[in-house]
Amino acid sequence: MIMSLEHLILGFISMRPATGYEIKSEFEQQVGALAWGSLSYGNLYPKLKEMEQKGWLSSKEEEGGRNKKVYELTAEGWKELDVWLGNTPDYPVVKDELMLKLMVWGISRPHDHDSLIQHLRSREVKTRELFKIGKNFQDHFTWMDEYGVLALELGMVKLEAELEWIQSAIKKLEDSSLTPGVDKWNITPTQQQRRMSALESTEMEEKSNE
Amino acid sequence: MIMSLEHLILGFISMRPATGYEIKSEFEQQVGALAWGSLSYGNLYPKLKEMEQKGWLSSKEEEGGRNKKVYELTAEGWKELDVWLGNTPDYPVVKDELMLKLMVWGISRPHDHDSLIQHLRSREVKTRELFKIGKNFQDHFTWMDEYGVLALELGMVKLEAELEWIQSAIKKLEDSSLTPGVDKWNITPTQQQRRMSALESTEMEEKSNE
DNA sequence: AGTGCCATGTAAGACGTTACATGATTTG
DNA sequence: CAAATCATGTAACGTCTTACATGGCACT
Repeated sequence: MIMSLEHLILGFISMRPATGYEIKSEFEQQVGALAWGSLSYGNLYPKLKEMEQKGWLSSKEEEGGRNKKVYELTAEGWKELDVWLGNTPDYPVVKDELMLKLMVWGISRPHDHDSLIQHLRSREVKTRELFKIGKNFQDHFTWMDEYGVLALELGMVKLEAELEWIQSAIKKLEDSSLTPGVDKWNITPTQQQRRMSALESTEMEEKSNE
Repeated sequence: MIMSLEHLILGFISMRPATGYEIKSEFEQQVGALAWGSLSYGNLYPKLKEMEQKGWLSSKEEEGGRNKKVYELTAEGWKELDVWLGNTPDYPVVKDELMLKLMVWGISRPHDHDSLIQHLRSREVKTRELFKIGKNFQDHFTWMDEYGVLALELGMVKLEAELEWIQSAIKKLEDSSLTPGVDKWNITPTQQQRRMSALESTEMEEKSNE
């Protein structure tokens, strides 16, 4: 019970009874965008069924042509939600490909500032979009209590910090005024040599194949 | 090729040839802490084997009792790394349980500020720890180039923003001076009622079971 | 001699995504 | 009436974690 697609579902439904489809679409646009990521039906629907069998959820088929299952929390569901809320939250997991790329950028593409600036600009677009949604949260959320506002504020200060960083990073790349790194044992030349000798060997082959 | 345990490995080894054990332990303490998360041997070792078969890595068994396999990039590996660096990075995925809990805290535990403050303090401890490591990066990293410094800076401004937010959030909770939320259709009473009626029904049962 | 770290690996199972299949309703 | 959206679901596949098994080396 470390992970919590289940708890995420309990939390969502605690706001209001909902169908699987609603959970996915609304969650992704709202909370998920800042604090989770995407859900997939192939994961969600079987999980809802499982939770119903476990007794955390009950469902009501709403007829009227479109077959639609509205889930609601049972007493067990509310209790489980409360227990989860009481447990110390896991430290967040961040998977940031841009940071990984930056870490090794200079080995493979030193001085290729143009591609890097492009990466930063594409990051900026999405971050700015999320920031805007957050700013106008009153238009996007019909309900959010004072604790939710707290969560939103955390998201916002991080996005803001990122936007400022992007600006300064692009400027540094354009001006070639990057903060120098450390290289205690002067390994950079060795890295370059490892790379060159590995690549040269196949260049030879390619030439001889002509 | 959406995900990138493979590319993470290529990136790590581009810094220096390494064993599976070294990749896991060093990566987690350094880059992984800010930008990825943890690796597991059950995932890592088979993947290294697979990448060797694919021709991206070569390995050298270093004898001397302790059996140890040092991996190095092949020409194909360097090329693949370069291609990956050129692709626009995916937008980061954040999984933040604390934010999820905040979003629904008030429904199940309104006015329980003490538990929430505890959650925030436990978050603060780890964040402050990461912040300290970052600040003294010259002690923890023997090598980091100017692009790596850029990545580290992004990590740091986010951690800093989070620390400030934690302070202000704790203060607001202690003073009960939280920013009010929105409730366009006044659904809060309905939420409370749904919860109460679900819980009451089992309380009855429990009493009748006595 | 024992503890902790270095080091590799496998097997089972949990978790998650993708692609497919199906069909109703709403909107332009 | 076509396209987008609402709505549920399954099967295959891929990924990742957990738990286990094994053993050497270093330090106290």
